[in-house]
Amino acid sequence: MPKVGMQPIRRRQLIEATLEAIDEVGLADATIARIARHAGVSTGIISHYFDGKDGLLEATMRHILGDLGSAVSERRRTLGEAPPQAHLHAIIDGNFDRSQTSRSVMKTWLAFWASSMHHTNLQRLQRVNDRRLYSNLSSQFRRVLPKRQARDAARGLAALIDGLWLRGALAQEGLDVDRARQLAYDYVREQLDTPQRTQRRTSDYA
Amino acid sequence: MPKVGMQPIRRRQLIEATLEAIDEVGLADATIARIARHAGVSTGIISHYFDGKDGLLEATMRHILGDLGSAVSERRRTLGEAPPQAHLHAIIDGNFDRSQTSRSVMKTWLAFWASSMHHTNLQRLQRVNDRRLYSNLSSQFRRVLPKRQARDAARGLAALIDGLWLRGALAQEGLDVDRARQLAYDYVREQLDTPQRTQRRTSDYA
DNA sequence: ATTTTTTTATTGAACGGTCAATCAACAAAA
DNA sequence: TTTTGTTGATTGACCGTTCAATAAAAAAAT
Repeated sequence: MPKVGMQPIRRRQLIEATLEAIDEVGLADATIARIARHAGVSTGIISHYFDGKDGLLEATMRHILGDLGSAVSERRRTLGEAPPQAHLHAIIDGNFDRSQTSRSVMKTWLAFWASSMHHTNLQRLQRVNDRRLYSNLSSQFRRVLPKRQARDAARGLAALIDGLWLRGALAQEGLDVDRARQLAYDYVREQLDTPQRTQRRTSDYA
Repeated sequence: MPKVGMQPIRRRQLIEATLEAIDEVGLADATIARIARHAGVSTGIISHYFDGKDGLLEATMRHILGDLGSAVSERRRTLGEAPPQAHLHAIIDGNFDRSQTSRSVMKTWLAFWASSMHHTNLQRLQRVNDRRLYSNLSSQFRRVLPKRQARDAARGLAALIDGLWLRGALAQEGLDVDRARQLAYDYVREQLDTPQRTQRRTSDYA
């Protein structure tokens, strides 16, 4: 069996197995024994290729983040100077790409979010991602909106995307991708169409 | 030390200690030894009052859900026939109540969300809550919007609330409650102001 | 009022079980 | 023969639960 050049194969295999295990029993019960079984290998392999369980989990998160990055940039690649709306739609579509909306990936995302509160490695990865989403959105809105309004629109849209995604992950019936994208598109349109409002500061109307 | 009528005191104590432990090290490392230490009692007490760790965790989630329910209904109690906007703002404010926006509670919510994917007890509690939020929002929007539009507005606002809340939990700088509420208010206003649009179905514009 | 009994509250050591990591041994290709 | 890949039993650490023992208050009996 043992050939040369197994490393990339095994790594992909084990990351996939990790997603399956988390989908099956959750991160808390995704033991290395279970993950190894999913991949059809022995437990020792994990330490061999990932320096232990933590390394595998971090690699799994990096893998998902990589897919997300690709999904977004592929869609934006050909857009060039297209209007902000086109870029914003592409970012939305990328975030609701098939690679991000499978049950196992959504469950894993959720688990990593919770973990990232206490593991600085995961926290770093997650924050880079959050900021990238916000800054991408923000710079597109900025092309047609004044600074403060662009900032708020970006914050709102980022929250809306994550929220739709989160509620889809938790819902019994799963995430309805088309409907979610539509709601996000609507938000974009309203932000772009709404006439410049008078500046508001954090107010206290109840 | 032992007096009569300790049960409610200890239960509150242990739930509070659970929140502190989760805030400190996360759900995964919130051992009963650590929780007991936070509460200043021995480990045995937990099984005595909660029938084991799972019981304590479920009680903790129920406690947070109870606070959320109170926060919302207190704000709506006096509103009666007030316009939908007032009710919607009250629901928003309730969801961003102080009891729901402390660091320990936000971390705990996040941990429970992830857990609820695999523990049917927590899943049930979480779904009841999700549906309540959606149906409260939906019935208010329904007072002034046609069915489909009301449904979409409710879905969007629910997602926006959860998303703002989620991003606040994950962000380094924490949740800016005033700003979050403002963004949610804006969404409400846009949904209520926007002239009745032509009906759209799930479309495929890219 | 005093003693005895019962009830309620609490402790923490001991137990059984699980898990991640290690590493000596093995196998097949180079 | 060397390198690369793989195994899986062993090990040490840790965790939740249990339960016999203890202590103090409350209730009952004297």
